[in-house]
Amino acid sequence: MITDARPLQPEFVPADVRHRDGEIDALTSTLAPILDGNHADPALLYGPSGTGKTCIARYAVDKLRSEVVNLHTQYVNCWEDYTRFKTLFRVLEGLNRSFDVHRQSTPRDELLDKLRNAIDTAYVVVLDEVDQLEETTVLYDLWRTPGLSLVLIANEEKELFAELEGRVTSRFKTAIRISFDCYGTNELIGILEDRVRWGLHQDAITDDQLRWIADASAGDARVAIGILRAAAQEADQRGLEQVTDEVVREAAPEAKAEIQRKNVEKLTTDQRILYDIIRDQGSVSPDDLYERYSGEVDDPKSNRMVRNYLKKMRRYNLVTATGKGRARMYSAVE
DNA sequence: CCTCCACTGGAAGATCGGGAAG
DNA sequence: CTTCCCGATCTTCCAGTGGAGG
Repeated sequence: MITDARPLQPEFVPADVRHRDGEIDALTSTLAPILDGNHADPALLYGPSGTGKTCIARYAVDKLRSEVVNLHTQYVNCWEDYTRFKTLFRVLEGLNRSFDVHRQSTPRDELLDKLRNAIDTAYVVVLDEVDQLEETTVLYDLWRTPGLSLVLIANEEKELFAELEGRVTSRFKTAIRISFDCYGTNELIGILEDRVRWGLHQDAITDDQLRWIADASAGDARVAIGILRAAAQEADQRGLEQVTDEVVREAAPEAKAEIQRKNVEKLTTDQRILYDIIRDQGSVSPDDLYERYSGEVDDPKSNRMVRNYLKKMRRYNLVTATGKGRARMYSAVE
């Protein structure tokens, strides 16, 4: 069934990206000054998830690297590296200079100094999920670093700039904005057909089944590819030659549950207990939640810390909050 | 309307753990 | 070994918000 698992992975970047010619051109021409050894304005890619922002950024940067001899590039996911320190560390890592920072206790701002000294050639840094950064001053720091070009990726342009400080916002006025819209059903089918051709046996899945997956994905290519992967894996496990309709229909919730499971695994013990209480109760008020939590744990964290945990769980889309003020209720996402 | 107060999240300082310097 | 310094985590304090209930 599966001949090559790589095209079914979320981070796979195809050699030839579909349905995004305009966006690729826009990003390529923004980065073009680097070809002549000049500084490129920052690019800001925004749009809903699964619309190819990350893919295009990687594709354009890879292409640039094949055309420029001395070019460093780095991809940083700000969801994972959400502090100033971690982001700077990753950026330094892209220059292979993190070895002289393997200690945590470097003097304040030494990372930025090291970075500015270490840049000797053009350096393109992609900051993905940049709206998840908790210390946005790092954007200002990177912006002011000579020789460094930024590609920023976010979901909502408005939300991003609402978070940023004034001085950062004004700096990014000149940024080239490239917006991404959801894929249509036929576009998604085209993307899935490619992945099938590269990763599965011929005739493993029918056109109708691909259409069903595309419809179930609501324009999100990541979801679509996830469902395809889950279906192929399940069919593989059952020793089937072809994917059946039943397998495809079961794969959709399975692909979503997979993401959920991975996120729950990232929670700490206290966070996990809170999550379990919310899930068991169905819907619970903040006061009631903290009451139950304190009763269940020997050494409960403060109420304020629990609110931080809840914020994190909302970011992971494990928990939703409804109602404002005293009407606030928390419930688990199914 | 108005007041009350449960809830939120920012700010500032304490504490923890780990690595480095003395 | 101790001491110092860092980031990360956590607590304490508090101002702002907006439903609930007069």
